[in-house]
Amino acid sequence: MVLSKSCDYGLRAALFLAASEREESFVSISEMAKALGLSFHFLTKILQTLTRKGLMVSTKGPHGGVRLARPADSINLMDIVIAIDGPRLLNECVLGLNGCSDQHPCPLHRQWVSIRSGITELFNQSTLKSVAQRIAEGSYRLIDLIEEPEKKV
Amino acid sequence: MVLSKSCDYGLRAALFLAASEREESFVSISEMAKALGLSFHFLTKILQTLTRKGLMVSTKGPHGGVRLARPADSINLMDIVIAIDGPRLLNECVLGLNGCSDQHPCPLHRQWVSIRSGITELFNQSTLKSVAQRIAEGSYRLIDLIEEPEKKV
DNA sequence: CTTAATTCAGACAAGTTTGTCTTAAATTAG
DNA sequence: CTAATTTAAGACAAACTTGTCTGAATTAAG
Repeated sequence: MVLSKSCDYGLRAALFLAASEREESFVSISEMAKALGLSFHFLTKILQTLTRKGLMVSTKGPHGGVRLARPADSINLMDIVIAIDGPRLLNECVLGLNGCSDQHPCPLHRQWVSIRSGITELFNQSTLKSVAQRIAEGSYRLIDLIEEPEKKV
Repeated sequence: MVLSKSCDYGLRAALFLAASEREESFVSISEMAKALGLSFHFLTKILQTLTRKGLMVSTKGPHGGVRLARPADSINLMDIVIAIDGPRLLNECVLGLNGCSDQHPCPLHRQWVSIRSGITELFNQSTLKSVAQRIAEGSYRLIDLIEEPEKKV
């Protein structure tokens, strides 16, 4: 798992907001949870983190909810990932060695740095807007096909 | 975390064996655990998995231990990864959507498939021997620099 | 045969992530 | 002001991963 589940959910919610074409108004978390097939309470907790980190703005009461704090083309996926999972992804060793670096590399360090920079580039270059546009085109989805993931027998 | 800790440890142990230049003889798990700075009991459990999966051979009693079941150039990292973490890595969606595929892609699917194939290619093309050789050259390491990883304050 | 060394098996504990629930606080509408 | 709606906060539980321990089984050596 490259991203935690919390991070997956946070990204899906952020993309849902960006794709909702209602950037001005607040969308309730329960509506989002329903649309995305996620636990309301769990999503609430995750979005609280994003609100605390300044990526979203929330308001309580009727017609309350959350919205993106900035235009969707000024937030990229890496912002969300770092807010939820921290900078782990940026410098983690593929063999889990702490202190792995150019100076003290593990035997896979060079190759892994290359792959990792591909990942960070993807998250850095993808804005919520650019990704949401693909969703709006209708050919991409944000919700699970199957409710319960198949477990091993 | 791309690989579980168990998988990290299993890979390190397998590479340790491949780099030990004692392919014929058995190496005790306690010796390996000591050398790699890992918990003996935990490593034992992981290596039992690799033994059950046919990647290692073990023998009990004095001078017992484990060794690679096949020559180090016929085992690649992917063999170890799949034995321990399962095929998760091969088809997992970056947004955690189950059923994500070319037919039902998430909005990052195309880019992620490309990155993922880079990862699988790395693990497929890296044999224990090829990686162990780099270790034997002395410029790469398999053990943690710092014992206790720093926790967030 | 006895003893020591070692893996095997599985119970158990600790830690982390994921998910649920309840109550409080804030906001809006009447 | 009151009631309804919604997020905020945090306790708690469930599930999974990681780590520890004990005893059994096997092997080698004397």
